[in-house]
Amino acid sequence: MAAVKKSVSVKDVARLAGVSEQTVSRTVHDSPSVRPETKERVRAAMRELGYRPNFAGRSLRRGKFKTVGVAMFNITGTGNLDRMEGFAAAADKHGYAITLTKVDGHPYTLESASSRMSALPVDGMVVIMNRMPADFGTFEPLPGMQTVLVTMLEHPLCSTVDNDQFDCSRQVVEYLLERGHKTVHFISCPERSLSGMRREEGWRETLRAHGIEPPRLIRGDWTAQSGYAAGQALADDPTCTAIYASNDAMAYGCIRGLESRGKCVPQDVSVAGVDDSLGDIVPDRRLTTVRFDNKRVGMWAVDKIAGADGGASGVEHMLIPGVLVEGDTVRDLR
Amino acid sequence: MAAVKKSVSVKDVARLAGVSEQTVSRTVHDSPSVRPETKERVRAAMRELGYRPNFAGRSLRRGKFKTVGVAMFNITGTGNLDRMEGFAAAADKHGYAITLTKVDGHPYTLESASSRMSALPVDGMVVIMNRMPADFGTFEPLPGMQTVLVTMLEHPLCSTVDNDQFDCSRQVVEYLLERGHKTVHFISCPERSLSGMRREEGWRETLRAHGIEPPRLIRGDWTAQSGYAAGQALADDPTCTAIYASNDAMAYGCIRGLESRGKCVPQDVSVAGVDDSLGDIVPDRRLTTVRFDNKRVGMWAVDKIAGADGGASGVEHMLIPGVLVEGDTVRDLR
DNA sequence: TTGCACAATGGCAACGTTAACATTTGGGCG
DNA sequence: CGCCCAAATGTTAACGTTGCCATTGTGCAA
Repeated sequence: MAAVKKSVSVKDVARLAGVSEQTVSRTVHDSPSVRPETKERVRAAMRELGYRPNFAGRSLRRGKFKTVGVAMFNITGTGNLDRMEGFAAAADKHGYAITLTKVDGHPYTLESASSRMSALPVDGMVVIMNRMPADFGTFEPLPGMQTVLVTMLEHPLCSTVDNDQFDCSRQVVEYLLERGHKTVHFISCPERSLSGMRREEGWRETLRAHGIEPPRLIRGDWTAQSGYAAGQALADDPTCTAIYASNDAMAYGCIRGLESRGKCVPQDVSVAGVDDSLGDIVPDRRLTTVRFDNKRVGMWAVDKIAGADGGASGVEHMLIPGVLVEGDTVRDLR
Repeated sequence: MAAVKKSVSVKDVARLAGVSEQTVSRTVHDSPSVRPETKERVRAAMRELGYRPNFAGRSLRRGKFKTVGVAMFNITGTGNLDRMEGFAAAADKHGYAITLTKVDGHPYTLESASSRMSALPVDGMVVIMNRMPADFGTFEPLPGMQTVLVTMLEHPLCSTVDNDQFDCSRQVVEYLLERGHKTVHFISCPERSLSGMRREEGWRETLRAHGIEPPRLIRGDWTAQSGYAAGQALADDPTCTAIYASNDAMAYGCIRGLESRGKCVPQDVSVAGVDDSLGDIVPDRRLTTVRFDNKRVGMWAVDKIAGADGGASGVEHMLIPGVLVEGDTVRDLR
């Protein structure tokens, strides 16, 4: 039984149902101009033969793929999972699929992502930028291929979307200042990180906006170890009552570093982070941090492409603010 | 300038280069039977017109999409990022693309994943199973669609691949026994988790194989909080010198729980976990754990589909063992 | 009875690519 | 000089689908 057929096409179904190919097509699309009984006959034939529409034929005919490509230079990045959840959710909503591609970052250019995508069955593409591509200023998207960049930087020809990496710092700093802290120390990150630099600017400018000269920052490397060292270094600074770390791992490391020097959090020093990435890993603390909605970032990007669906919509830039999550690592001095 | 053309096809390129469509096609595929100077002329025409091959036409002609579909019930799962890295790497190697789909798990069946995929341009599919699908026993893959399941269970019709969730427990338990511990206490996980149950079996059976009756286990819920509680509960048990937690978050929670009761790790009690998921988050500890190679799991799955490439290869089952990573949370009693 | 509108269905062509086969050209060799 | 081979290029058809237009059938008003 069931010899492995090549593949079942409308023609086969049409023959079996005793109708024309066109009627089969109409049945597939549930056109109202097919008699219900005919439809049922066709459906029966489809079931019997195990017919499923061929994507290639359809796309060829329609000139659309109903697919959005996602290009990543680095798949294993913080937040990518949530972003993908967003891509998938939005794609689903529009009846689109997601095609994932890893682009090797040598060179790290938008052009390389774009040309990689150009050979794939996609109607538009999303590029997740972690660093600054060499050709950011000069890049032009492929004609007819709507391109969305996930970055805080604005681009003249591509829509962009990202978490608001400046505003998260503003939120944290103001939260600490409101609670009576005279200044906020900062644990930064490697200088090549775009988002990290923006967080740093947010910290600095918010302090200045409140008439406070930012203290010297400590440069970390995203790891808890570097936060630990920073915590130990700051433990002896009597002016330091509040520390803001540019990610949660460093914040947690900092807490442990302070504790190793006999300081208590939050009694002696308050600590806050960004990213809400500790999840269920740390048992005895609820870190005060900022939660980003990466899923929403992902959805926005795909919505932009799948939602337009032909009606070419203009270039937009979207920054999605995070939400400050109150934990138990900040003391109210008022 | 540059009016938005419909799209550039071989025909346009052929006309401009003054050759036949076939010669263009041959040039695209770098066939040796085209004179170099002709090739150059064609390439110039392609550049001038901005030609890029149409995926739909190509797939239609070839009957292949060069794409592997990945179906996930739950995108935000531990290890998914590394697995995707593996999917992407293997796909790249074979010149394939990856199409990602979220399947809503109501009902949680392989059939729903399969029918979702059937409408997409894919040659084969990978399903990431977290739980037991209702139709696991009865499921048959779509004809012509090679299907690989990411699970430890074996399936008669689909190849399967996963981390070896039994062996990781064996490794940890034997590591602890070798170091002089008389028994190993266990912090388990919710009973619905397939992999968690297998880890539990590994713990139990390895102890029995060494003639040790397993002590009563403590059921956790994957979170550090539950590990914390377990640690506190075990702190007063004098027979407890070694604890194995079925993930790292619980292991770390357990350490903190023990410490909260005045016990030191590893001086008083040794603790080990599985997953190597703490990464850079915990500053002052290097947990003894088992590192899985999820990237390799992902690569194996896609290799299986893209590697066969027509020559239908048989059903295989692959378990990839993890590697025990020595940290500083286990004491050698010898 | 004829004419007409409308519902249901069929025929044909085209989307872009490429495998298979056909044709042309040039060169070497008897 | 004619023959044959190989290299280079061209022609045709087909992959599966669906938009457009044509055809058939049915009921109803004139």
